[in-house]
Amino acid sequence: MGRSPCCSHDAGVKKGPWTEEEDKTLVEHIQKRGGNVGSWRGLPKAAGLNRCGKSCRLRWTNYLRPDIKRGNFSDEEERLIITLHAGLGNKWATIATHLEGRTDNEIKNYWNTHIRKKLLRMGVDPVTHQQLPPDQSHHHLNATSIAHHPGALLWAAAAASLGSLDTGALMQAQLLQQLLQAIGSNNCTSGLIANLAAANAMLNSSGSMIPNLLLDQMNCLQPGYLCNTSNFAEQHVVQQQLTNDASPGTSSFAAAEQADQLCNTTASFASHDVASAGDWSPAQEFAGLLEPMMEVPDLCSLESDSFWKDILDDSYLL
DNA sequence: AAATTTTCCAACCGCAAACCC
DNA sequence: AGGGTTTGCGGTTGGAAAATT
Repeated sequence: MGRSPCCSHDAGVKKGPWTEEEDKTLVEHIQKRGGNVGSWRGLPKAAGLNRCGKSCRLRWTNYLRPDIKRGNFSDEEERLIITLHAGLGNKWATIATHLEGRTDNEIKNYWNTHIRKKLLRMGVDPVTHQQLPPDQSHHHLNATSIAHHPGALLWAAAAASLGSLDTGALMQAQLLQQLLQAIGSNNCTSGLIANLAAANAMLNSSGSMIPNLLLDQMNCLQPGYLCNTSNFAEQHVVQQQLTNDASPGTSSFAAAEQADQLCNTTASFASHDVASAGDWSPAQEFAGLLEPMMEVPDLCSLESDSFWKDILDDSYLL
């Protein structure tokens, strides 16, 4: 495998940022050929550019191509990147094929500057998508930190579950998030029960496992309704994109195990740090919260997701 | 307002796969 | 088959812009 002659060794070849004039020259040259570049190596000379072919190719594919989408990444794109990264790793080019108009370079940059930092802030390893050990995590998942930063648990669970692209596990994370809010406050978010029901319906329909602790609590609150998928399905459409996208053969066992561990953390938190403080019973609190159905978002999202952001903001104020 | 630090992203570099002869 | 060339990819960097002190 011979090494490619590095154009950077070419004397006098310009490097660095492209000027408008150079861009124009390159675009016109390629358009004149109907978008058919031919040889990148020979292009600079043919187009009259004092650049190496490699630089021209990069400029075209990452910036000048007419089908490139500009602007901020949407929540949907962000979610898709995380999902794909969990399954593919740093295969930026492959990930880019799933996001129309986005280049591998742009996605890589966005990952490194935004998503990676968000995951780290939440105590999630951006490489493995697993919860970081407490000594490496900015948010230790103990009772105290969970009480102050409930989003950390949601993130940890969501990221862990993304590792196997399991929708059910994602819903588990959302369940845990809502349970935490209920446990952590006597003034819980309205519609909790409806959301628990929705999540449970989703879990039942996807055939995913649900931690026994949660199931017991939910059934004790509203037996009959909570396990009735059709009640929820009549009123809501649940997106199953991740399930559809999941690569065949991936197991949900690891993710379920992670969620169960987190669930145990929740249970421990409830029994030691809150329940012991008084006679308050989570179950009684849930029962008092029966509200009309509210729409539950399809899947866990990032901080920019207004639904979860609002809920988390509320919880911080409590 | 100026200096310093941090963030962001376009572009570069080198490796390796793919291609060509 | 094998060696040279081209292309594609992923990691990294440099510097402009923004934020902070």
